[in-house]
Amino acid sequence: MSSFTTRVLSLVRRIPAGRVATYGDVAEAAGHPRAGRAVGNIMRGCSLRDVPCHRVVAAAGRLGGFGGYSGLKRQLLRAEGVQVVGSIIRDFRTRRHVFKVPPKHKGRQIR
DNA sequence: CTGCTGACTGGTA
DNA sequence: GTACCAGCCAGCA
Repeated sequence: MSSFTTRVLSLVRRIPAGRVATYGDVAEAAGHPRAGRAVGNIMRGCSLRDVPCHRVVAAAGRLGGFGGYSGLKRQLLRAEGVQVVGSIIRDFRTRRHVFKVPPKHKGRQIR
């Protein structure tokens, strides 16, 4: 297992219930800002009971893939308080979890 | 080592 | 808002 994979899994595990993160965010926090695709690949291989991969979503505010279990993903999120309307996450921007908060310029983090 | 794949992303139309 | 395209990267054959 490469360190990248380890870091990704570790990060995803740190996402609190009721919050979500994009593949790109995870990739960036893991050290590779453009490796969102690779992150998805890792998610595909990991198990849901080891990692809350349902909290990792696409940057467009959609659920992204989940094998063929997107329905389950939606259920899990809703159970944690994340409302999903028509495959779009409500208040996606504010629900997005932020890893390693960049110190400077407190608060007000656009993206 | 080379090439293909995909739970992605941002830009452009 | 949606559709298509090119760039991206780790994993696997």
